[in-house]
Amino acid sequence: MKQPNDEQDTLPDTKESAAPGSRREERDTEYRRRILATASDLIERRGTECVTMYQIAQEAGVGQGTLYRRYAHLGEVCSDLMQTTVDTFLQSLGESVAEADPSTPAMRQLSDIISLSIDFIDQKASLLHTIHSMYVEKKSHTIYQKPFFRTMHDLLQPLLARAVEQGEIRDIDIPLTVNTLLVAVSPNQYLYHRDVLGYDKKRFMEGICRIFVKGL
Amino acid sequence: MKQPNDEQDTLPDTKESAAPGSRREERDTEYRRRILATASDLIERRGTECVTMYQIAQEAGVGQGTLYRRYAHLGEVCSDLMQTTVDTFLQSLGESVAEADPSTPAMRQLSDIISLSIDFIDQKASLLHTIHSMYVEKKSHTIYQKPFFRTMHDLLQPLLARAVEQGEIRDIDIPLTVNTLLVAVSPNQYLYHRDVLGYDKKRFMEGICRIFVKGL
DNA sequence: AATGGAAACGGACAATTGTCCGCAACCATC
DNA sequence: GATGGTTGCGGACAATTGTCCGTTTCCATT
Repeated sequence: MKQPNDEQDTLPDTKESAAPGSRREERDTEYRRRILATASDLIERRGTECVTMYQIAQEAGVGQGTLYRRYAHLGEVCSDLMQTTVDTFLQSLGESVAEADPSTPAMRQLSDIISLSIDFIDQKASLLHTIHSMYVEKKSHTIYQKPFFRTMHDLLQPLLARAVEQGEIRDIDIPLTVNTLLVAVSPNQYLYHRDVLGYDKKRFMEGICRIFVKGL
Repeated sequence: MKQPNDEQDTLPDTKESAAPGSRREERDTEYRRRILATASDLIERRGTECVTMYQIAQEAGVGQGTLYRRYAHLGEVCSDLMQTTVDTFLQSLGESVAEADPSTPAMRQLSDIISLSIDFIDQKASLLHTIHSMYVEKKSHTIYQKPFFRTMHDLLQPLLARAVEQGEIRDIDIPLTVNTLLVAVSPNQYLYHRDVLGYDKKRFMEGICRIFVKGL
């Protein structure tokens, strides 16, 4: 299935080990192959949602500890499954940026990237959703049905509608814009910028307003 | 702790039951009170992260089934705990919109709402984060460290930087804008619009570009 | 107040996750 | 090819989640 002397492994050595050039590494590769094959198989049979780490370990015939040492959770397994696909996509994106005529406006390139990304997401929707969910959520869309979200939505929607009516802005997709604003100022987003990137309230606020107020 | 004859319960009857005017309802109220009190206590003692549904049921002295029938997960418990606070906030938001001079530009009001929301999130950061996490994520910031995200980030950042340099846009907060764009076109966001709201690729794409390309 | 059916309780259980550690395989050195 | 230290395996385990169902409580009717 793969030349043993392949010096360049397809898989990007998630983190540790991978010592010299043989035996231990062979087993490692074999295990990883088996895990991914099993995962792929299970996903195909049972559907993306119903696969568990336990199942994969069982069917792949490896201990759970072994599985967990390689992949912290299902999302990482899926990530690895998509590795090639994602890499290819990212590379083609990178190339399309690099190769572009330097005189092409950057914003034009931006919209190309957005377009390509959405195409990609659209095609690989199911798996990507699982990956993203594993890293990011548990019960996908539920948040949108929650009172807080709904109320905020109902508050913002008419506001934007009025802004359009009165000619302050135009050509916007109101629901989409509202939803985008809501994820943009979600607690996670704010806390990431505040606690990890060191933003203060003012800077965050201004950046958001630049996009959603001044921009529109 | 609360007058038994309070006809207007603070808690908004999450969903079912609540029949006529007594007994069954009393117990219901009492249980809910006990659950929330316990949850509040546990959170204060152990910190938001380490509280489990099991613990709450145990300490509140109710069966797990009972707890789960009222609250599907921790996020809902926290939501209910925040209910009053959130309601107050939402109401004040609503009022500030309603009371505003009708001649106030809608976009001006929008920026006010954004500002107030960020203040609110900043104050209640910890609990809100938990609530949001429960509905939405598992391991908070991890996604930002993942290769796919990083690569996309590294691709977009220089692009926007160039757009600024070349005078296509200005006054934007580049990292924040990149991150906002990335959550805006995340698989979840796309799938919600596509599968729940019935958007097609084109409409989604155009809405996003209106915000992040034409807008900027 | 006895009775019957509906609604809700509680806790046992099955399913998962994630961790821990005794044991075995492996590589380097002699 | 024996020896010893290191690395990694496997699967038992503790902790949780979420569900299911026999039992209890409650209300309405008689």
